[in-house]
Amino acid sequence: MRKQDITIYDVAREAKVSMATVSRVVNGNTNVRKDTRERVMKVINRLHYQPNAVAQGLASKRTTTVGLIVPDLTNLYFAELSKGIDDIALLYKYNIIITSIENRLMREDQAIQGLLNKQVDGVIYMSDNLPEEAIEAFKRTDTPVVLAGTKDSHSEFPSVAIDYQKADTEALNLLYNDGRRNLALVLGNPDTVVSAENRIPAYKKFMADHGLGEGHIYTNIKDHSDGYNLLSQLEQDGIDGVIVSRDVTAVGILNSAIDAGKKVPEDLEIITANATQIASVVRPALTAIRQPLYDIGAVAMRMLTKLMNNEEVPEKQIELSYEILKKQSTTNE
Amino acid sequence: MRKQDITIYDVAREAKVSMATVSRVVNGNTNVRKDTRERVMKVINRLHYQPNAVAQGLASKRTTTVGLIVPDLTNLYFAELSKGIDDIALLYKYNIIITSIENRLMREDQAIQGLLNKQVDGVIYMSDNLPEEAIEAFKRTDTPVVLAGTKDSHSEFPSVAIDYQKADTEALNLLYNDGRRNLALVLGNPDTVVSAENRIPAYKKFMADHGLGEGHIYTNIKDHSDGYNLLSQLEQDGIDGVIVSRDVTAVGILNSAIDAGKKVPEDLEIITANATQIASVVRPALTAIRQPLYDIGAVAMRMLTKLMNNEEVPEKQIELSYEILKKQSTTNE
DNA sequence: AGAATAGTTGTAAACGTTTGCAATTTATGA
DNA sequence: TCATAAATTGCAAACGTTTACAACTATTCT
Repeated sequence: MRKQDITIYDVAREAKVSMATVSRVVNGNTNVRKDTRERVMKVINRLHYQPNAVAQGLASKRTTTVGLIVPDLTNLYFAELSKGIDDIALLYKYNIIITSIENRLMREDQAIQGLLNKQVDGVIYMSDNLPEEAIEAFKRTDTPVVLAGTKDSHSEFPSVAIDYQKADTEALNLLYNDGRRNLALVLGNPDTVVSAENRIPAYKKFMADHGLGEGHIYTNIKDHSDGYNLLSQLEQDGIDGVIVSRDVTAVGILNSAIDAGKKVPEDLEIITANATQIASVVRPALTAIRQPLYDIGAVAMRMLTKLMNNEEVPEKQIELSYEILKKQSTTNE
Repeated sequence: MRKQDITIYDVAREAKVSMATVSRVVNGNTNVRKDTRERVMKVINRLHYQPNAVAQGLASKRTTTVGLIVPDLTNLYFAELSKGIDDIALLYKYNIIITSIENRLMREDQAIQGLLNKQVDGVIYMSDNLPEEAIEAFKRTDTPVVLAGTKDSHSEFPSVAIDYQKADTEALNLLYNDGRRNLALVLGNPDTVVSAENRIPAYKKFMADHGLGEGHIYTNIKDHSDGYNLLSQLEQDGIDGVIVSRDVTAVGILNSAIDAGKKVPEDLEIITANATQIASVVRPALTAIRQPLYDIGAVAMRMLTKLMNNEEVPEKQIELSYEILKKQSTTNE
């Protein structure tokens, strides 16, 4: 194995300085005389010396690595968040260890612990649900954590997200103004913070405020086929306008409606609460709450860099602005 | 900071053994007497000792970390590959450092070097193009590399993919049998190994074999809007059947056709060569070459685990079988 | 019982850096 | 020119493990 054949010692010897000086040159420490620096640099280049990040991590207790916890890599919602994170991470020279936590052989707290054992300098957590076990795991450590695209119940953790209640209310209002009165809410997991403490209360309040009765909340509708199969139930319940938490699910409902010979938006208006690429490529294109996913990821990562440097972070609960993107799945006045 | 307050020393002291013994217990070494093991385990649990993976990595020269090089996280093609990789990585207890290399501030070889400096035990490379600089970077090291969903020109690197030539030929044949004669090929980057050495030759051969003339190859058509805008050109060239390398691009063509009042498949048949979720949720659903993306990722990662353990790997160029999934964008006989 | 062997444990040297501190060199000021 | 301060360098101790190797203990065999 010649995995790491040349070390800081080799450079030191060749450049006739101590390893401490080489270390200073490598780390851009200013306390090195110009010609010494140049001599060392020359040797570094000649030998193609590259510092061993593991040894650096052990000695300095900083690994320049952050952990990303994500439910599902193939969900574009998380992929777009990740892209924002990744770009900022690159900018600040952090690497990313990604851990997905859905359908796992490993419990979530074990996954987190594994990340912490790798001595990541910080963690970004993206699941829309932060279970107690995860909270406990995080609390056992000093490693800073930022939530991206989600919130926790007690605002214990810094987070970057949007105002879900406001967004949902605005979306419901759009349907209402289109004359729809039988409004439904379609959710995946109803027990997440976003569902339980934001979307559901907003929906209930809206229905009550407008005298629309109890309404209908459908839960555990998680993917395209769940959405597809839900349509008959929606018909049965006389739903004419629906907010769907995930866009693939919304597309399932949409396709089901089309296949059943129904017209969207005439017979059913659909708004998705999480717009990814998919929402815009289907036809009719889905009206959506457009969360600035890339920005959420980028801002979260930027905040994390500050926390990792013990810099001051005045505002720890950041809400970015969203947009209601009117497309073809709602009436165009 | 109490990041890692208890070390193997603390456990050793409490359990009245040497750190070597604790290390053996932690690593499941069998050369420890049963009651000693239990005593140590008890202390480990009481103190919540967790080994520091960085120190382990330095001492053992194995980091149980693999690097993933991917062009774009938000491209479902790579996300689905990654999922297969991730699942097998979890099974074998590897963590994944993910590095995306498109539109970067960093050159590709620097990204690779960064991964190697972190002492990853292996690398999976997923871009459909392996530039010379990347090859050089890999050759400077002993770290094993496996290509997933792509191949290199000289088969220097182990790879897991499908037979692109055969798949494309079969797809072209499907169009031909549907009576289409003005067949086109729509590509992103034409200079990748997959394009230049597989898809284009297969296309040219097919056209020649069937006396269909030169044909039309459209290049640098990379996303939905590129596809959308390409339609007029396709019309102008009288194309009636097209193979599209990426499915979002295919959807762009499809949507453009629909918006222009054309009928798919009647006026234009479309086959995508890379089916992700998107190909199946649009309407009409796209006929596709379905690559077993998850499996490609999983097999690639499994092969990598063997290489990392210096196990025998008899077959280093693996081709998995694909499937032509007939949907609504080609004629249903 | 004693020798040979197998099983268990400890000692200490790596692994490749960073970094506080001391030592040395150079610059500054009177 | 010499004392003093500032800048530069080196020394050596961390960082928290793993792992030869040696040393010791328990077991087996004759």
